[in-house]
Amino acid sequence: MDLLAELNPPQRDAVTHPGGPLLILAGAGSGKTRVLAYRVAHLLRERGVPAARILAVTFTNKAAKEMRDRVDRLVGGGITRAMWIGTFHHICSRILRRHGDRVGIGRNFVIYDDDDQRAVLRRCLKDLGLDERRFPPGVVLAFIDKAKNEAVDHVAYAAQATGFYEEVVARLYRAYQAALREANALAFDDLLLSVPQLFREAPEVCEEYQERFAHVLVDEYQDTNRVQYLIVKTLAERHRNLCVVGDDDQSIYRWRGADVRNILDFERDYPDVTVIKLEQNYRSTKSILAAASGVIAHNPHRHAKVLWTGNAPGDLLSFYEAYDGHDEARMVADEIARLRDGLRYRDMAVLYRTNAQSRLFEEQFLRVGIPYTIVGGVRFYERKEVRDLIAYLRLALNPGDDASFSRVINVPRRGIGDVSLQRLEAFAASGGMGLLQALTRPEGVAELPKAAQRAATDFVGLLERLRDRVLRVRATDLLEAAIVETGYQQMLEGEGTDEAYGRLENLRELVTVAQEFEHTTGESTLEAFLQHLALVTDLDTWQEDVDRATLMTLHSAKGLEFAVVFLAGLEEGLFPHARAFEEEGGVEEERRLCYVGMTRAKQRLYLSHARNRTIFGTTAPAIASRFLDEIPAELIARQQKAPPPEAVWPDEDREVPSFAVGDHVRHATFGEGRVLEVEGEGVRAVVTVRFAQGVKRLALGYAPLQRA
DNA sequence: CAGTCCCAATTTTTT
DNA sequence: ATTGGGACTG
Repeated sequence: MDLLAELNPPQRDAVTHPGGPLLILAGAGSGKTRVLAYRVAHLLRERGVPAARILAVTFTNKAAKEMRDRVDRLVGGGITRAMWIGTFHHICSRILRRHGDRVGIGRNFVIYDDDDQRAVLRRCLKDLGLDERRFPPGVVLAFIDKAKNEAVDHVAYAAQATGFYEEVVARLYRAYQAALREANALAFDDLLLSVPQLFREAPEVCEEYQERFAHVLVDEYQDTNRVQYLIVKTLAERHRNLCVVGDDDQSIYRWRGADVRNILDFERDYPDVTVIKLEQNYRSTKSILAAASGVIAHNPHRHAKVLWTGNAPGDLLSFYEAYDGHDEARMVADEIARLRDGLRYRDMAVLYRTNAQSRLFEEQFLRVGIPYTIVGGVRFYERKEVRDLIAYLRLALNPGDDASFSRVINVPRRGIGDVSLQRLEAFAASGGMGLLQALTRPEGVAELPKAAQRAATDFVGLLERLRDRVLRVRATDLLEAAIVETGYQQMLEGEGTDEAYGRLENLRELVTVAQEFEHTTGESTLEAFLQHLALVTDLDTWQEDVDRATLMTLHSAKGLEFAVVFLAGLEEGLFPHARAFEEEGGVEEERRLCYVGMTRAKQRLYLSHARNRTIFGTTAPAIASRFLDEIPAELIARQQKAPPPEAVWPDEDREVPSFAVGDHVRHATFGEGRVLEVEGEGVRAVVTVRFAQGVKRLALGYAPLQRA
């Protein structure tokens, strides 16, 4: 197959560029993913670059997987197995597993997520005798993360800290890093920060990687932060074959430390750079592209770039001014149900600014019966039971993991409560031990009740039994064993509630995830699986092939496309978000986010806002987003106004008859029937009724149902 | 020590 | 509006 036949001239130039620094400015929908995959294929096939000598960095695991699949399809033979493709975090984690010992990071290090980090920091606050109210863990962590993203370690931070608050943060930063080191744990951002450290302290390791990676490719370069910039720069230094792809108009992660300057200043960093612009959009209709361009044109300081498309003009954009959030969601649900004639659910997505907005859509989708998936929000891996089980396994693998220890020592309840735990902590600290280690000598803990001592011995035994199998047994088997042996299953079965069984289901799901992981990667060790878990996201497990409508935030939608997109909640304060007003450049970033959202749509774009928005349980009038005004008016189909509220949503205070199972009822259309099931209460109740013509589930808020 | 109740904070966005 | 954490009680 001729790789180049399907490419336009600039795409072709990008793919065949011989070497040296290459900046590809790729507008939305200009086929950049394709160009990257083709370029890798070209390097492998035409230029004979060994797969093992190519490094490709993507923004999400999903993108990594797609690139791998795509290149394999182009070149064949699973050639990408030897290639390094992954997110920055993945790549760095891999490097640290191999060479982390050079900077004092043990091979079995665990990766701490937000929750774990918070727990560690709280511990530090306590140890330093600081008040959590004055120094909320979340706020302090934000300071620390920000520093880490800017490649500032605790030493450098202490040196530049000014003012009382920052000096306290500096002390906390130091204690925090020490605690992490003690537990052989890395905070998420440490994965990145530790690599430049490693490269500094072990130059021969650095050189090894520099020599190895003949070609370095980076996707979504506009969203790299300072550390990532440093890593890329270092890795590509030897061969200078650095190809970065990005779009400054789609930089939406500044809050995470992303620095658009990385892309804007690329030409300054590499004066001999070749710049290629991809300006033809293959994704959207002319209307959609023009509307998005109209919005983004309001931003200053952009790389000059004019997107165009040869696609059809398409429909005008729809705009709906809803009465409130419920009404907005109702419109979307009804519209999706209507569009279902001709389109699949999976071709449609609802995008919103904040996760909290998802619930309204969920309600309405349930009402209309639209299958959906929500990406983000309460993530599977953040569910309590899942985290608990993982904590057991992490602790088995890494006995020094105090955060995991504290998490599970009393789950299920073992009679070792806060008081005992505090005494244990004191004992551990006095002996310089980890908590689990301290627990092996329960007699050393002051005033530990007899029952607690016995529980301690049992717990230590349990962990030893798990630990004993860690290296011998597959992760899946170990998980199954842990569910039972920890007593977790018994505890949940004992509760007997639907919720408890749901949690048990989630644990089984985790076993399935491990099975799939083993199946796709061939890795069966617990260590590999835990690392995988720490780095996967909701988006990565998002199933495109299932026919469901997608609900997600605008941020999650980056890099995706849908035939139909609903962009909801276009209100001042929500989108652009109120927080954006406080920061210099905040509104510009929101505008880019809007641009990203709009350009996800291929055929149809729906915009909506609510006149009344409920936040924190209080409803306030909302003003249409400025972004709506920035779209050329002639591209928007005249708005439909919301009907009066009574017609669209049942009044929450309305009197609704209540029914019990077995009641005889009458429905205007279905006649008489008998109630089989009642879920919820009041206007929100859903009753299942057997009528002569069949069983129906009805929402009491809508259904004209009376006592017979 | 565990269960219950009450209050506060949450809602920006995520690898 | 929901949820988690902290205080209080049994």
